Amino acid sequence: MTQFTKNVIEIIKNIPCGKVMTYGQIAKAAGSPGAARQVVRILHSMSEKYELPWHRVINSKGEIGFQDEEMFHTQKSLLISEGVEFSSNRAISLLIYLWDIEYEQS
DNA sequence: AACATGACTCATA
DNA sequence: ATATGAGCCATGT
Repeated sequence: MTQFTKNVIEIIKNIPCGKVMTYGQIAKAAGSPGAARQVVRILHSMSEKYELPWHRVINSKGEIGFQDEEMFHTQKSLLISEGVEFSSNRAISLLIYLWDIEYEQS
């Protein structure tokens, strides 16, 4: 397990309930700016094994990245149940993903 | 045109 | 089978 992967997993695990983070923010916070694709890959392949709150990770536009409708609905339901508001069908309210500001200071 | 972002996809270890 | 790094490519700024 590389340090980057550990960081990514750690970061995702620490996203508080009701907040979300983007791929790019996670990659940057994990020490590899621009490695958003690796974050995607980690999420895609290891979220179950490491019990990651995958639903709290979104793309840089503040939207759910899934193309698959069923997964999309699953994620949306999970977020709503955590109190995350949506400003449109796919997009998450900007109020919620301010979390990176707190994170970058620590 | 140049750059950023990808729930990709493949080849390796 | 699992984890990692990297490349291709579409889309949007």
